[in-house]
Amino acid sequence: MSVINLISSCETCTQRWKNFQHLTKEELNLVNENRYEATFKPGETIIKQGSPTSNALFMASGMAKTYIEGLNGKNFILSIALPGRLIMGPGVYVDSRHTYSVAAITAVQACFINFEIFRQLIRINGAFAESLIEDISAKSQLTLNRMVSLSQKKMHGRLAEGLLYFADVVFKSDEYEMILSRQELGEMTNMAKECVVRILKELEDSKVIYSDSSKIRILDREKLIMISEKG
Amino acid sequence: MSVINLISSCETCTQRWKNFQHLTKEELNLVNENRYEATFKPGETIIKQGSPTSNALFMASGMAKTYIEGLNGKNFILSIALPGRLIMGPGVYVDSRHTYSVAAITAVQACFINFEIFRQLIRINGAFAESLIEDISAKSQLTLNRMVSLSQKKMHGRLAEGLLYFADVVFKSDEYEMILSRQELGEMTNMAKECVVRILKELEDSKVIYSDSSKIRILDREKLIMISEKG
DNA sequence: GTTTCCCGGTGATATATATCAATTATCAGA
DNA sequence: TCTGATAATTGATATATATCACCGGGAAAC
Repeated sequence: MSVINLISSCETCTQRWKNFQHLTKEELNLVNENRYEATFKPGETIIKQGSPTSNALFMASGMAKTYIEGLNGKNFILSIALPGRLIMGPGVYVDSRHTYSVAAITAVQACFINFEIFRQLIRINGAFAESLIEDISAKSQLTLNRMVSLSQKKMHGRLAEGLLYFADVVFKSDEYEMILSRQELGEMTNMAKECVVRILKELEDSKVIYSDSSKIRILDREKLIMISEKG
Repeated sequence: MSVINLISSCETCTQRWKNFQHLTKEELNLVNENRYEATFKPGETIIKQGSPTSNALFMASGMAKTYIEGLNGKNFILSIALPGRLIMGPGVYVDSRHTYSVAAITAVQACFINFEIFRQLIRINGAFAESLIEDISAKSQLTLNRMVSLSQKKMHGRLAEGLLYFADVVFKSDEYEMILSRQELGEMTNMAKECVVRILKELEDSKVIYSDSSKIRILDREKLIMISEKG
């Protein structure tokens, strides 16, 4: 992790969190003056679950995984963190601890913004506060959907859902590089890595996807969606 | 569902949401003037998933279940709604639809507060907005923990967790009336009703709990916690 | 009072999924 | 270029959990 400011200012940042649009020029300046940048190499931990929360995190470039370190050292991958999104667990407002860990998958350029500044802005700027509530609500909604999927769908459905998540949210393309290992894909869809391998193969055999271990291409999107929905 | 105002005002209400403490007298009055009461009989639907959100819900008395209607008509019980708590799903801020359904278990006296008023207060009162964020965050944190439990614990652990939830959160007592049917207990812990019956019996046989189908008494709390944590 | 339906309960069985053991592929250093 | 180390893959097996079929009881409906 090296610390050199590469981004000149929040004002000109192309990956800026869209909710910052509710801030006045002065308020945005306040954010800019209270941020620091850092870069991370693949595999490096950006945020450690349980550590005190002093900052809100944004990514300027790269990809990371957010995950909960659960029982018996088993991880549970929550999402792929992307540029332009706020990365801040609910723990900030509960016990001032990070609810989940974040680890870089590719090289990551990150911006940390002092949380006290953040909190201050929420108190003085109603529109900003509301936009934060919207952001949190959207995440919460996704988590609930996820919970229902995990408990009511079978493996095929969960894996299909995972593959569509990468296509629709992460890469916005039906062909992509699978940045997670089979093990991690299992941690995301709650299945053993062996099962991931097997079902991936089944999907390939039935011409729903093409896969060469690092690359995934969705061939029959209709069918993949059906598998995902039918469970 | 009958509509008669039984509670004289928010100001004197003993079951008032604690976050209302951040409101000024005038603001609280605004809330009071824009609420309406209703009572529900056991089994009645208070809120229907997917319907438009025009109100925030509070309960003055009684108990209800909040649940998501998932795939193939399978329900997923999220929590037991209790007096003094805000009952408002994230959908309010996402698509203006209720994310989950709420149904009365006992007789319920409820207060609906116009959501536009609520939204207005969030914009003008920073402390109130922050307290709402805290409330949402706490729920979000619980949901994440729940998701990890559901995916990493086995049936015994999940059921033990459920029993402790009733003891610690719902009734604040180690002896209580089980207000959910075995079927519903299964919808809460993600297991078939037959399995609920069997494991409940196992717990009774090993003297961890006493149970006579409608009553539950925790006999060995230490052990129950251990089962819950070990998975 | 009878009927109906849902709930609790039980045993047998089917199914989904995890685990184990072993083999091959891949890739970053030395 | 070799060489561990790690990941992908495979088949066989074990385990957790769901489903099915059935019974009896009680509460609500007729």
